[in-house]
Amino acid sequence: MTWQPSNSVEQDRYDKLQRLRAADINPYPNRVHRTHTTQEAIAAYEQAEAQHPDAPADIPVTVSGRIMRQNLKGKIYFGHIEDGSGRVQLMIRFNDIGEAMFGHVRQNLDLGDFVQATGTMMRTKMGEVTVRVEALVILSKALSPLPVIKERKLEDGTIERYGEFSDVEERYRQRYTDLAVNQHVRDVFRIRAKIIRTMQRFLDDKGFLEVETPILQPIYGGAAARPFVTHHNQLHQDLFLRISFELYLKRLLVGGFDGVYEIGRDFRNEGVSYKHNPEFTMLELYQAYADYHTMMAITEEMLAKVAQQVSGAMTVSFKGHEINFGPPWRRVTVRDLIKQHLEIDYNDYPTAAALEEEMRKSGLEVSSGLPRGKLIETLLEAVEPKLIQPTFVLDYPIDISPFAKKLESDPTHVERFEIFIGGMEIGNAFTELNDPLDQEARFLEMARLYRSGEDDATPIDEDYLNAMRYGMPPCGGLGIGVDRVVMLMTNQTTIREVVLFPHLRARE
RNA sequence: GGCUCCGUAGCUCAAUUGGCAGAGCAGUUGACUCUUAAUCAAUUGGUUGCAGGUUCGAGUCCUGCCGGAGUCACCA
Repeated sequence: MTWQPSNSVEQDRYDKLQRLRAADINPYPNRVHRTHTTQEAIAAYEQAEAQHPDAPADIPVTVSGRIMRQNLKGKIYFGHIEDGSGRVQLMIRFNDIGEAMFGHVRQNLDLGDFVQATGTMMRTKMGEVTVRVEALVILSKALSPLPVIKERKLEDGTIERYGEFSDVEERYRQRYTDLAVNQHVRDVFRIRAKIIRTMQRFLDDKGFLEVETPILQPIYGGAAARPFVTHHNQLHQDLFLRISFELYLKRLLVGGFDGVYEIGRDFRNEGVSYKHNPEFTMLELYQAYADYHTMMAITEEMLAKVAQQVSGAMTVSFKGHEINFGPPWRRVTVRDLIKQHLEIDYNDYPTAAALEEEMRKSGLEVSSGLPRGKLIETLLEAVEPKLIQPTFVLDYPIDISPFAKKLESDPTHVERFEIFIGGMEIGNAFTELNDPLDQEARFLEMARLYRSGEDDATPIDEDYLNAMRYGMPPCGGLGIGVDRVVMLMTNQTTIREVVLFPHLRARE
């Protein structure tokens, strides 16, 4: 089925396309001959103007971009084109380009078309640096209309926008349209790239090696989540999309790398929310000869650096809060935190049943029969929204932390912390368990505790145990949810605003 | 998955108690050779998310479905 215009606007544009073709103008030529970006053209003129204010030198330019505003005024046309660097105004006069070409400008140009303009830089009477066009080439004809958004610069420099493209569903389904007309959306993704690059540089400078590990895994593990399943046809093998990188990255420490990290996609087959997308970007790093204290130091230093890069300061505003990333961050144990906020000392309730009863008494809704570690996690989740400033929450119950080493002072707890900022969990880290026999026992205990119910136990990764038996150095490991960091740094309240193509249900 | 709210022109939104589906922008035609939310005049454009129902009459009320948002649940 070939495309048909679906409304009169598209029909008009299609007619224009045909008229251009009839006039022997290719609306989609192969070559572009740009000499300046729009901002380079403006800068070049301003420089010439600075040198000779009365008679600036001629600056011949060829610029290219998408028409974002146009205004035909009799025999003179003004329009703005936009490229990746910004916008510049074009002025096209009948006398400058002749009747035939002006006819096309008049009749066949639309908002959204890409054009190439050759001319000389000038400043209009209204004071705007502008390309006075001598030749115009159409680079790409747009058949569908972009949403029309008009902008006016107010005296204080802020930009007032008239018209919007704000339908959330359409913005996500047609992100290209969203990006094309919403500069502030593009800015979020520029910052996102900067955040990731800052993390990579930071870790590279610390001597970490960036690696890539399998996304398709025969056995999934390293986190608590349901996986997506797929199938390799030739091998007749079911494969899982990874839910974490953990077990592969630690194999690399066995292999002799002292420090590795990976930034990539995890997939979890669970509900979506303002902070959950089925696929999301994770940073995981592992460092030999280190522990969770080392991981806290790295986290503080790295995110402070990211904040600095993004905002030029240690503080970032998020949902009306000023969040200060300057180290050192608050450190508090899980137990103390829960005591402070909920007035429950879980050490007073040594069994799951006793703790569950006490939680009910305090008015918390708890599903019955949960293991004690899960109950403590539920208590922590009740406090989570109150943790706005960066906080390390330390020392978790062992039964929800199968990959972390026990505290030397308390074998029921492990050297683990989670990072909370802006009321969200941002990351998770441990002093990594490197005792292969303890690890095997933990796997078996997990399998026993979570055998029942639909959350079938994670399969035991025998090869991972095999690797550990060859000797794994003492190490610290850290995972950080990159999307959530981007939310914090760009003051976005939903993960969908920091993921270019968030998952949406298929439309009919 | 539960509950609440939302879906009207390409975009942003109106539409009284159930009573002729409208506006601005964009588009089209005309005027205008320094405009910039250009302006002025005229004008096109609708399966009101989909399918049923109630009614003389449904954008509006009812049922189901589709999609989205919020919230709760789920997320060892």
